[in-house]
Amino acid sequence: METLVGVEGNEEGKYKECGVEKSSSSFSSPKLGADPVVYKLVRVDGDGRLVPATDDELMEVGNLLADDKIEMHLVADTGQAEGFNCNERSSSGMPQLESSEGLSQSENAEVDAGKSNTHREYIEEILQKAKQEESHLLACRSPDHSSAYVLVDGQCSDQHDTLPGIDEKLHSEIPLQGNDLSSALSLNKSPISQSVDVGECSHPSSELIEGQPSTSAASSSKPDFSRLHGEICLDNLSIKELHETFKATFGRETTVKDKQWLKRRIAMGLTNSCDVSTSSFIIKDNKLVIRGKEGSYNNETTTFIKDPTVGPVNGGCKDLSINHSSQMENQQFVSGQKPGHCSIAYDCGSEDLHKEQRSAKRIRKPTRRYIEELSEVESKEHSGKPLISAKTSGLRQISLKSNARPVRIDSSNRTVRLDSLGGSGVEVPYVSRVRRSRPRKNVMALMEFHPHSIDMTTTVAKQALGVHSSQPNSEIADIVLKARSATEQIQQPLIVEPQKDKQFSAMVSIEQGQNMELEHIDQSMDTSDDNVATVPTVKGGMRRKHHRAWTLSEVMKLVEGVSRYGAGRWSEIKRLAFASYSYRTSVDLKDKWRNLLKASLAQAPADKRMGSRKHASSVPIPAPILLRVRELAEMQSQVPPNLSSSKLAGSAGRNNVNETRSGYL
DNA sequence: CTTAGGG
DNA sequence: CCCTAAG
Repeated sequence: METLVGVEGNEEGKYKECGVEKSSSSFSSPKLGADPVVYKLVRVDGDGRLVPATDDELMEVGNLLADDKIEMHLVADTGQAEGFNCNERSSSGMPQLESSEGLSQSENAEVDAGKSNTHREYIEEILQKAKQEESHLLACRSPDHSSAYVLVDGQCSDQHDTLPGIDEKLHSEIPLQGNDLSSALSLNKSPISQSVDVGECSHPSSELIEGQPSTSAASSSKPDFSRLHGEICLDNLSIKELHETFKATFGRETTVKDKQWLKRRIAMGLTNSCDVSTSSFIIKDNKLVIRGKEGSYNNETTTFIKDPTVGPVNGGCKDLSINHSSQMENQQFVSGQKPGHCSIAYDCGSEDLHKEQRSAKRIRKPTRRYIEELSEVESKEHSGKPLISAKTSGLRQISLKSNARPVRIDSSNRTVRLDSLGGSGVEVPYVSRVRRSRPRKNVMALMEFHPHSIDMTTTVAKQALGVHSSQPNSEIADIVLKARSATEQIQQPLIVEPQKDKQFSAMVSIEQGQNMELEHIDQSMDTSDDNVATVPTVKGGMRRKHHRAWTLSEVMKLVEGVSRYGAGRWSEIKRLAFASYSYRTSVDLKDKWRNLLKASLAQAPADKRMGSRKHASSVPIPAPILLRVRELAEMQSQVPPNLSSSKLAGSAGRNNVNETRSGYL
C-alpha cells in the first residue's frame, strides 16, 4: 500500500523507496497471504500448450520458485523497461537498476550459457509462466496497487505487495537450488553476461523485452528497437527469427523448434497476456494487433508504464481479453477478480477462466465441528419435526454426533443403543460415549476368561458388602433398561458390569471398614436411582440414557477422595477411589465435584431449613455430605471465604459424616 | 493423557 | 454429561 501511494505520486522517488521497502517488509506484507492462490503453476507442454501443473511439478516449481522470481523480475523489468524506454524512461531515470541489474545478469547468463540446456529450458518455461502470471496478477490487482505494480515491478519491489516473500525467497533460495539451478546461477555469473547487462544498467531490461528480432542484438541480447518499428508478423518469421525474437523477448535462448509454440510464447511475452493465440495476432510497433482487426492493443507493460492512472486492472486484463472482446471480462476483473486469473486464462476463454478461477479459489475446508453442526441442523430440519422439542434436541444432537464420528463408537462405547426420544416413540440409535476409560479389549478379555464372572463377582460383592441381591451399581439396572430398548450389544454391558462389580467388590473388601454400611445403603439407593434415570418419561423427555446417576456411595467416595488427595487430582482419585467404577472418568469426578460444590454452597444457607435432602425426587445427597464438601472446598480455598467461614462453623456441628470421613482422613 | 472450564 | 482447550 505504502509503496503504491508513493509510486503514483512520484515514480522515481518511489522506486528507491519501494525497493527498500520490499526488501525489508516483503514478508510482512499482507497481500501475499491474501492472494497466493493466484499463482497457478503451469507447465508448458512440448507443443507449447500450457498444462496445469501436477502436484509433483508444483513441488518442483516450488524449488525453482526462487529462480522464477528472478526471471519474473527480469521480465517485469523488461516490460517496464520497455515502457520506460519509449515513454518515461528519461523521467524515471534509472530506477530499475538495482533489481534490474541483478536480473539482467542472470538473464544474460542464461542467454550466454543458454546453450540450450533442456532442463534449464524447462525450468525457464516454468519460470516464465510464473513470471507472466505474476505480472498479470500485478496488473490485475486492485487499482490501487496496479499503478504501483507497474512501477514496482520494474524494481521488483512491487511484488512484495502481491507476493511478499517471493523475492526474498528467491534471493535467499537461489543458492539452495538444485543442481540445475546452481548451474544456471553459475552461468548467470559468467563475466560476459555481466559485462553486457551491467554495463548498460538501465537498458538490459529493455533489451530483453523489446529486443525484437534483431539478430545482431540477439547476440548481445541488446534490444533492437528498430525491428519493432514496422509491423511484425510472427507467422512470417522463420524458426530462427522466432528464436531470436524469443531471445529478445525473454532474454534467453530457446531450443524449441515448434513455430507455434515460439509464436505463442513470444506473443505472450510481449503482451504478458495469457490468452493470445499465435496465429491471430501480429505485432505492430509496440502494439499487438489482432489479425485482421485493427484492434489497438498496447502491450500491457507499456500501457502500465505509460499510464499508471489508467485503470491498472484493466490494463492487465485487457491483454487477456484480447481474443475475446470482453468488456465484461474487464469489468469482472475489476470487480474483484484476482490477478491470478489473468495468467490462468491462458488457454481458456477468459470468461470460463474467471469462473474456474473463482471456483479455484481455495475454500477453507470446513472444520469437523462445523460439519457436524451443519449436519445436525440439517438432520433436525429433515427429520426434526415437532418431535424434537427443545428437550429432546439435545439428545438428538448427541446421536448425530455419534453418527458423525464413527471412531468413537467402537472404542468408547460399549453399547450402541436405541434411545427412544421422549414421547415421540422415535428411536434414534446412538452411541454412548460414556465409557472412555474402558476399552472394549478389556471387556472382551474379561468375557472370555470369566464368562461367568458376573455371577461370581456379584456374589463376591454381595458377600463383601453383606448385601444380598442389591446391585452394586446402577449400571446393571441401567443395562437392563437399555437392553429393553436396544437388543444390540447387551452382552458387552453385562460383561462390563461384572468386571466393575468384581473390582468393586475387591475395593469394598479393602475398604470395608466403615464404609461398608454406607455403601450398602448407597447401592440400594443407586439402583432405584438408576432406574429412574434411565426411564424415559413420556412427558418430557427422557433422562439421558447414558447418564449414570451418581450414587451416594460414589459421592461419598468422591468426597473422600477429594479430602484425601485434594480437589483437582481427579485422576488419582479416580484411580484409587473409583477403581471399580470404570464409567466414571476423572472428568466426571471433576464435574460431579463441581456440582457438589455448587450444591453445597447453595444448600448451606438453607441447609437447616431444607433438611438434608432438597428434593427427594431429584438428588438425594445427604446434608452431611454436602457439608463435608463445603468443608473440603473451604480447606482448598475453592469456596469463597465469606460463605465458608459462617457455614463452616455450622457444618462442624454435624459429626456423622465428618466422622465417617475422618476415619479415612 | 490429564486438568480445567464452558456449554 | 460432553467438548475442548491447555499444560
